[in-house]
Amino acid sequence: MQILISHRQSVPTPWRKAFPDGMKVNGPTQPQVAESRIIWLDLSRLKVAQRQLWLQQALDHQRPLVVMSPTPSDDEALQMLKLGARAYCHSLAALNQLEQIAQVLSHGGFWVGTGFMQRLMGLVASDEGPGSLPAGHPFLSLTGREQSVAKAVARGGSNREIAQSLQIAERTVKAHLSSAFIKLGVRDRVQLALLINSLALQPA
Amino acid sequence: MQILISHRQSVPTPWRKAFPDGMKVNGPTQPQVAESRIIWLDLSRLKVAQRQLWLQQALDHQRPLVVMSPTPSDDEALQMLKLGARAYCHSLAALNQLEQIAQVLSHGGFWVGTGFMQRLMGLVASDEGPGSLPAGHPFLSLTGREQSVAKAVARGGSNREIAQSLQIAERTVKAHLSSAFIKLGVRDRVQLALLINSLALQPA
DNA sequence: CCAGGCCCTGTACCAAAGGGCAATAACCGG
DNA sequence: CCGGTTATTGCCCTTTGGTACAGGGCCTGG
Repeated sequence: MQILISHRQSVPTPWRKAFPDGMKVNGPTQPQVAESRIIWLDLSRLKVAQRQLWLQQALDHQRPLVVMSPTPSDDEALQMLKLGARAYCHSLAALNQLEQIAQVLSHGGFWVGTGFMQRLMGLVASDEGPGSLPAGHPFLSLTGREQSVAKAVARGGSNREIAQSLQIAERTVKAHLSSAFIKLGVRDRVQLALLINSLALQPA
Repeated sequence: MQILISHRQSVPTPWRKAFPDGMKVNGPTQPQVAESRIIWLDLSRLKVAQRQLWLQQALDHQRPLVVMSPTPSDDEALQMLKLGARAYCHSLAALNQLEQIAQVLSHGGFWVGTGFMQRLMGLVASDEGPGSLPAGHPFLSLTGREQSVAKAVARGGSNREIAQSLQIAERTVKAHLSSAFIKLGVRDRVQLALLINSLALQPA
């Protein structure tokens, strides 16, 4: 069953058609909300200050949340998704879009509009070419074994675990790590892990 | 009709079940590809050098393109999506995931895995204010001081440095950290750093 | 007022990480 | 065959990290 939280007087037609047995409630704290498989939060007629509160309360039910905005924007989408929403669309989104969103969210996915997705891609893709690793990146200066060990550290492994998984002595792991620290100019395994994990997906 | 471009000898079972009338071809230049509504490109058994070429050729058909990788990674996903793919999934993705992808792409959308999406969100969210964490994020269960210390660790700081910057004893830093480890269910500072930076922890 | 949370710190101890020194071994181009 | 790189490991040491135990003070809601 679908629950729509909205301040509108009536349920938008597309939504009613998509979910004939859906129910509209007037606030995120209504008891029926807990029954919902997916929660639809309509921001129409909501003051800005109230949006945040309702969103939080809606999220507290631990259900996939769709935010519907009467005036969608990329920035608002980003904000809502950051706060925990799983989808963001227009308050009057078309029938088949609503169905698709329900489908995707019921399987644990995210849904965002094409335009927003493209902007997202643009943000993270901006500084790189086709190859995922910058040509002269220091990580490539590591030897094969050093890279193996470094990657394992970047996944949170301890020296002992790495030694076992690579079938070598713990001392050898330390040796490779020491060498990697020097080559990459870092101090310890934490900095190494951070460095390696920001390789291909640089935020800024 | 669905077209799968693949070097495999046989069509993966999930794909065959999802698209019983789908057809497999051995390369992106086969004439049948032009007939497809969605093009599925399987990278299995393809040399790295060949991937790029095939992808470009497949994209030339001006159809939504799904890239299927035998060894998916966030980095590869980003690369493929940047080049123009509309979806990225495992070569042996489950039946219902394939159906969902077809659904979304046929309506002009993008499809990416939940993990990748979350990482993408994390990246673009990183330059925003601190009050932007997903609701229910374990990080929020930390007390104020614990959060400060944890953030410093996530930037690669040592206990001594953190103590100095927060003007407290090193012992206190350790206390906050121990508490954070328990609350977040991690073992040490490396895993803490990875968790806070929204990176996946892999056991092996 | 008191319980309980948060913040702070001390002593002590143990485990893990990191590094210096040294050695063996495989491999590879000249 | 030799020098250079890589991979491996041992012994031993220091530093750092993490925890156990034991408090202190501050503040807030019941």
